[in-house]
Amino acid sequence: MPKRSKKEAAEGDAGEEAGRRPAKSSRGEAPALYEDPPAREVTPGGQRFTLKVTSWNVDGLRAWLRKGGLQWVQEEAPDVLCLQETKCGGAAVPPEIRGLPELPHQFWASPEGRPGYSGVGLLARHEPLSVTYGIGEEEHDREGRVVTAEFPALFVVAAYVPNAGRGLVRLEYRQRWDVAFRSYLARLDAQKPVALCGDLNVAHAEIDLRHPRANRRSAGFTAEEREGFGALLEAGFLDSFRHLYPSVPHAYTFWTYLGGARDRNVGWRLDYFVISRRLEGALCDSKIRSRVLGSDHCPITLYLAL
Amino acid sequence: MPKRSKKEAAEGDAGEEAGRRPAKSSRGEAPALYEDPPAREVTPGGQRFTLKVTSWNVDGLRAWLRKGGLQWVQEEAPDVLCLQETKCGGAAVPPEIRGLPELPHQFWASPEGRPGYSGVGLLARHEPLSVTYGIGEEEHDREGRVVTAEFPALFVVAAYVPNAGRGLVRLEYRQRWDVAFRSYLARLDAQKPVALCGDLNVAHAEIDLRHPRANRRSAGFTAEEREGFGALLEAGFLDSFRHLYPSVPHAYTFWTYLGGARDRNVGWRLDYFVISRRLEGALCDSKIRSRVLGSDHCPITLYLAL
DNA sequence: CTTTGCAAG
DNA sequence: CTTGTAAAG
Repeated sequence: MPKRSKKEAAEGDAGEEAGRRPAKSSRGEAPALYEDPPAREVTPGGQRFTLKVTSWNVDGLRAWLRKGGLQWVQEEAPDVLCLQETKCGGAAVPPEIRGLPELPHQFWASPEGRPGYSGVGLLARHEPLSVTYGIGEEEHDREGRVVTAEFPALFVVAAYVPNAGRGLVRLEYRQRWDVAFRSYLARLDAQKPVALCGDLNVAHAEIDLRHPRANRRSAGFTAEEREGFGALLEAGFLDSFRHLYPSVPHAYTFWTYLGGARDRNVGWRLDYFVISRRLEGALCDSKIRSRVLGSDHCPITLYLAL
Repeated sequence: MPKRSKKEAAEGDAGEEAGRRPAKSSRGEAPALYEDPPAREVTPGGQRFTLKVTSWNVDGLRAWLRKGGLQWVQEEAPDVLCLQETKCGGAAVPPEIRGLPELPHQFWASPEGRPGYSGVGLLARHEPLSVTYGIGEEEHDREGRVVTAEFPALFVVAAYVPNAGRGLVRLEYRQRWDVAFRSYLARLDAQKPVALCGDLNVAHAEIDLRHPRANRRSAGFTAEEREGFGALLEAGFLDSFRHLYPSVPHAYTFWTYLGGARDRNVGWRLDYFVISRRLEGALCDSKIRSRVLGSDHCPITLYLAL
């Protein structure tokens, strides 16, 4: 692992330094606990982190780049960067990103014949031992939703889970996905610890969205999707953020663009680092960079001491 | 006709007053003759104008409104306003326009099942005697291209002539249109004088576009379209601008958005006031407001002494 | 409300 | 290059 500069250590301020700190919420809802202070950069056992992973649903890589998202990433300086909803891949990835010197090992997945839809990227400082695309099931591997990179100590999985859609038109498909994806992750976990990073398109519990009552039958908060997430945890995984901050409310990673939801912190926690339970002792911190702009999601960052 | 205020009389400056005068062309190509001075507001016989008509291809009424096009129109203060490529009609016309006190009589045409395409509007200070839509032929009346208003002394026809398309895919249709439209105008002209106002989608002669050689087979400058325009003039009409300014070059009304064509005045004269020959004595001026921004076309204004 | 690709100009 | 659209979120 590379040495850390003083500036990199102060990653809690990165959003502010970039001048992209939005107007303070009039309700002051977004708590500072998990975003303001410097990271807890040690485990409870006192080990310093050795791996920093950032995940961000960019809602269109090219628009995100125009909005300065990449500058924030450079200040955050993660070892691995997982991007979701790139809405482009391969040749359409802008050269500023392709040529990033800090993250030279880049792997992009995008749908077959559907430009502008879905798409994920995994970018790494160090070359992975191996990289795979999809989850090994024909039905689920057509939409550019998963890239898995194997490193010496763990698998990093960048994922963009299918949205159940308006009117839940795709909820049934989503349930098939959840089963298949859980099985995929369990298979990986049988080999090596796993860090699943991404937009899982579900708010697990009532604490994870602003208006749980109103959203009982909304995509991302149906019983079906919540149970899918619960089943994943039961299969041997940990919701790293909630594990560290079991009762912090108003901690969201997504705010619809409609109606100024973000200014009022009317949001959802849809982005996660879900890690193998046996990584619990390696977990330093799991942070939500809720003030960082550039998308309808904010970035999140994981610190592990491996 | 209403009295003219001092400000209205100085319509040559309207674009400038609105603060929308663009940077001067580096080549200084746009001559001042037909745009800078106050209008010739009298006929050669010394009669003062009594009717002022402005025509503008707005390339999307709603975007044009956001860009401030309406303010310029209010300073120009025409008695009749003809708009082309509104890309909306009826209920989609913004209320700021629907409620214009100076032009309360409004008539909008738009295509059947094709929102966002074509569309023309005719707005008048005084109520017309009658208004008709289209040119009376089924094949040509599905795209919201023509509104005709009958006034005591003449017909005003607002028209957006079909573009022959990239690769001239619609040139054949355009030729059928030209025949039918000419016949329609001749029929009107048999009743009362006509002022045809609009985007005729043809540059008549080499003087009417910057690169005639390169555009011999481009939509808007094919022999077929040019001959169609010639046939219209032979049917008893006058190209009012060219009649008054027979040899003024670089007088354009359209510049493609591609490659900064407008800054270099690489344009086409596609917008016209074509009037019945017997209105020659009533013709005061025909002006091209080439510095007025808000669309890829500029507005044009006709002054008649009826 | 925003991104994308598309058709059209 | 810009408009408007649709699909998607």
